[in-house]
Amino acid sequence: MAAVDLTTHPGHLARRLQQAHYLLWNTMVSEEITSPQFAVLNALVAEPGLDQRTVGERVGLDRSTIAEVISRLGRRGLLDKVRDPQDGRRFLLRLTDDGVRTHRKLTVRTARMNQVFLAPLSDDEQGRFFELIRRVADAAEGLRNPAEPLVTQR
Amino acid sequence: MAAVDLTTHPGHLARRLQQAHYLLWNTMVSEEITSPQFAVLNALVAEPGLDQRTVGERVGLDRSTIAEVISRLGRRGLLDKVRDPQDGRRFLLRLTDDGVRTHRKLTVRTARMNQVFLAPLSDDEQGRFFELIRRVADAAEGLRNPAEPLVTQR
DNA sequence: CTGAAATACTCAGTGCACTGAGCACTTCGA
DNA sequence: TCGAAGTGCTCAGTGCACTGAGTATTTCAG
Repeated sequence: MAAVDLTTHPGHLARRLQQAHYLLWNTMVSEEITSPQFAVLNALVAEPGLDQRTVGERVGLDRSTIAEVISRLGRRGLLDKVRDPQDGRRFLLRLTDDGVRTHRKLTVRTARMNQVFLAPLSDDEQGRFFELIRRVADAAEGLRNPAEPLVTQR
Repeated sequence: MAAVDLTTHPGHLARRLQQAHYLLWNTMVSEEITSPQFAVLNALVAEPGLDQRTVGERVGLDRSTIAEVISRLGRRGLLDKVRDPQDGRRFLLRLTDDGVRTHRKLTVRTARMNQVFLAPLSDDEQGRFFELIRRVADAAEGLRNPAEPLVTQR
């Protein structure tokens, strides 16, 4: 009889929130391009020519996941991947024309979807919603990367 | 140059939040038992003898995912799965002693983890955090299941 | 009482997400 | 200048998450 109330567990809520979002994305934005894929397109619109690792950093995906996402986008012909002539370890990424068009189209639909998704909250509440989640996520990411070595008491 | 700011996209924030949680769970709670697995154990502590589909409903997992999670918990010997003699389609699920012990142990650690995870927020803010996420997630789930046929204007 | 509908579960396929191990290339110090 | 350390990427393995199709069992209408 020691069962716990999951509605006060942030991890459980985060999972449910993401699931709900996934479903709505599928019906309102795209069945082919997923939300993480859109994030990658978006990063490359902002900064063409990034390498794989850096894109991953921008959108919050680890080396393996970003490799898969990029390979899928490549197969769809939405981006090009060429060896950096300056540094043979890197691949430089750049959207194709089709990639740019796709990004533009999805940007519009994504905005509509976000409106529907956030409709239950007032404008004020939407701001607080973003801020609270961001603070929790940032802090937890900070626990992971010990950040600046944290100068010892100087 | 039409790149968008992902920090105001709830889907992106939800994903980052869940990732951060996943990492913290791994270091502070368990490397073997995942958060969804714990949710299933918890549901069966509250209501022993549930069938697979209902457990899925309680914790928010679809038929396929819940089947995999349950099969993993079964392999670890944390729950038993027997055909319902009353209804040959169902499997009835029940925790083993080991399952109950594991749930008890993880409950303590999970509470500690939640404290750390939510530390950046004041008590007030934690309450609002839960409430805002719950409202958005509930509403989006409602869009999916058209709910009660919604008696036409009576 | 029998055939159609509904229900519980399984299976195959796709995609995200992480870790640990390994390879190729660059950089930097002795 | 050459070898060790560091870095970008790949690969294999595990687990969550959904859909569509298929099987077995129950239920319910005629």
